[in-house]
Amino acid sequence: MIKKTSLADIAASLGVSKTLVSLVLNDKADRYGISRETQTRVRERIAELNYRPDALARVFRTGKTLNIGLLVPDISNVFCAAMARSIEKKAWEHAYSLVICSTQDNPDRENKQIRNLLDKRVDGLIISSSQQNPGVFNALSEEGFPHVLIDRTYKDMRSPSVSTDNFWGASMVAGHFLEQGFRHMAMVFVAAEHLSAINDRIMGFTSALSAAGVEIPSRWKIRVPLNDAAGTIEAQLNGLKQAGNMPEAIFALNHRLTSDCLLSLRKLNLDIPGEVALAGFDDMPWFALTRPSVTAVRQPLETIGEQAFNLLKRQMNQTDRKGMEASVHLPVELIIRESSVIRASQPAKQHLP
Amino acid sequence: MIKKTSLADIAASLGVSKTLVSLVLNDKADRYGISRETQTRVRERIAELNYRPDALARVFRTGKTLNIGLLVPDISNVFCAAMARSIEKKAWEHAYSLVICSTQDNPDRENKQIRNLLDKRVDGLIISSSQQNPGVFNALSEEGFPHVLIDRTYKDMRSPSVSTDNFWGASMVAGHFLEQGFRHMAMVFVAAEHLSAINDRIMGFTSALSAAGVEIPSRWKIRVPLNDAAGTIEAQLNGLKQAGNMPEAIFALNHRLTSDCLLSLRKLNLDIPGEVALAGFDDMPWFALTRPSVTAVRQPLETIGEQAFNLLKRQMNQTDRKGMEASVHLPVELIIRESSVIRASQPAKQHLP
DNA sequence: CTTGCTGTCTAAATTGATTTAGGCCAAACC
DNA sequence: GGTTTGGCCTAAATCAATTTAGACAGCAAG
Repeated sequence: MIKKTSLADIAASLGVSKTLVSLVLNDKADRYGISRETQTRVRERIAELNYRPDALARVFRTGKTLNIGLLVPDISNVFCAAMARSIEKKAWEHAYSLVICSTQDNPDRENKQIRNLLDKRVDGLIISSSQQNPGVFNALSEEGFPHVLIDRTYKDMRSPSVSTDNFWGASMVAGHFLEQGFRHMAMVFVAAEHLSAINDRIMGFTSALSAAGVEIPSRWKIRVPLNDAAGTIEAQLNGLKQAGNMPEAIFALNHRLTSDCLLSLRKLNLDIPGEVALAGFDDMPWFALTRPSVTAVRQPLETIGEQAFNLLKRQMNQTDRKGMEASVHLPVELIIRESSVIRASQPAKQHLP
Repeated sequence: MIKKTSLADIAASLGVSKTLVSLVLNDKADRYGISRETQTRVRERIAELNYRPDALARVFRTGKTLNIGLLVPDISNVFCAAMARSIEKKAWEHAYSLVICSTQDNPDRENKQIRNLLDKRVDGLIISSSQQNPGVFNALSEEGFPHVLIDRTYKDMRSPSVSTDNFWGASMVAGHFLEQGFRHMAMVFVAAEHLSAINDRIMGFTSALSAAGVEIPSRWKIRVPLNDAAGTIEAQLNGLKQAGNMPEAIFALNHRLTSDCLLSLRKLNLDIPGEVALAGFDDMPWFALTRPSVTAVRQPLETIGEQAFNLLKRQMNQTDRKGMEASVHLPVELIIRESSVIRASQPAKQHLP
């Protein structure tokens, strides 16, 4: 590897001090009264020797790496990838680079990765967490370390966060189902109710139904493990079908579950929405391409990323790190498509007594 | 921010030298004959003070950041995200972190990002490039800087790369179309023939057809701009339909184009595969969920990532950096689904003379 | 002639770990 | 008694920048 030219090389080749070159480099030359002529000489030599300052040495002095860390459950998940993209875009605009880690919804790994990123001295963290509790984040707050939580937040937490209105989104689905005349509804969710996003959706859906006098029996609360959602869903739905216990409508609490439900219902030869209606949380571009196209709650992924970066930037700029607690809560949108709509003329079927 | 404990603090608190602590820390104590007892004292104090070495200072000495850079056209693209995930997985296993940049298929930006990452002293680069030519990469090779190209490669290039058999994949589509009795075929591709992946697919498809005596007239070579693929496709297909010039089958050269085609054909009320068959390159999980489900060439995304990391690791371990040129070429698979299959009993329609 | 000021520029400390080259002491050997 | 050897440990250089505190020259004013 070719030895890079250093600031010392420039200084030596001009017979001036490193200080002087550094001052010119950082646009402080005028303030320190370096003559214009000398400045020009330095700049010319810099260009000539194709000098690029060593970012690392600079970090070592200044303490700023211009790196930020992003922790998400799984970067290959479209949902995470979309947020990552918008964060990365804003980051790049502000000269930051993004170090991305997938936690695989493993709190242990998440903690290790946080420690690793702190050791590597990222300037801030954006985290979609899988923790059971916000202990780590309160510790970060305590230290005044810049960080923002996205998508998933915690109750007794002082960290800034960006979340969407999961409760309202799920309520809208409930409202829509009710409007379609459904009274027998199921809910499919992953076994991770400690995560605010999941819990809020469950609450939003059930409480909106309750308000209309509709309760979900426990056999229609389909709780699936993280590792084999598809299999469990298929087994459960099959069981219900065999027992003649199918609900009129199913609400799947994230986009993967929605796909899994779609596939399972097909395998069971159930007409959607004729026999069972379907709606999901998280809209995916291709929900418009399936047959039937799928109703879903759309979250403003791009905005989440942008806002998260903004909140983080504010903290990173702040020299006094305390008292930055501000959070953003974003609205969601219900995209109604074929999978949940029964013709107005055709009343909702009553599958069950 | 709380001042971290440093190696000097440990040393001072024990009345030993920094050297000694460093030796213990790096498991070189035995080699340097540090007494077991002292080692234990040091280790205890380290645990006690909750000391974590500053990765940055370490980098400054050793030159290794344990960061690697990944450049992809767009991290929110499922295709890129899947590769990123598998690279990140392997990287984490080997204690590396991944800095991800989206180039937006902009060679200029790509160059800037490469320079930025080099300045930040990543230990290696994995790149899905958008360059017109391999100049930058040959320069990296020259310097012996560890790097691997993925997905897109260049002819006269000495850099290691991981690619898939685009030519063969496209040939298989051609073969499948021919088998189905189609003779009038169209091809939809983005205006970026300088990229090996695109070009190989074009060549694979056309040459396999040529071999069977089928040529694609220019009106069916649908070349779309990167920025408005969907609009262009719709306009072109509409034009063909109006003119009564529809092909029997369409081959879309990447997964986005495939989706766009699917949507456009629907809008034009054309039956797939009855009136027009469709197949694409890059298989997406949800191609199984659409109606009709979509035939596509599947690339081993996970393997690409793994192999890329392996090739990179080999280079990073090597102290003598020359002569590492090795490339990997991976097989692809044609997943045949409804969109391209016409019942054996029902001969392919002849739309055109 | 001294003092003060201005305009230019620099020496040296700093950042936190790693590594080279060697120091010091006690025991063993000739 | 002097030299070697081995065991245990350390001083100081190094990485490449930034920053603090101040040097030095030349000129003007007192």
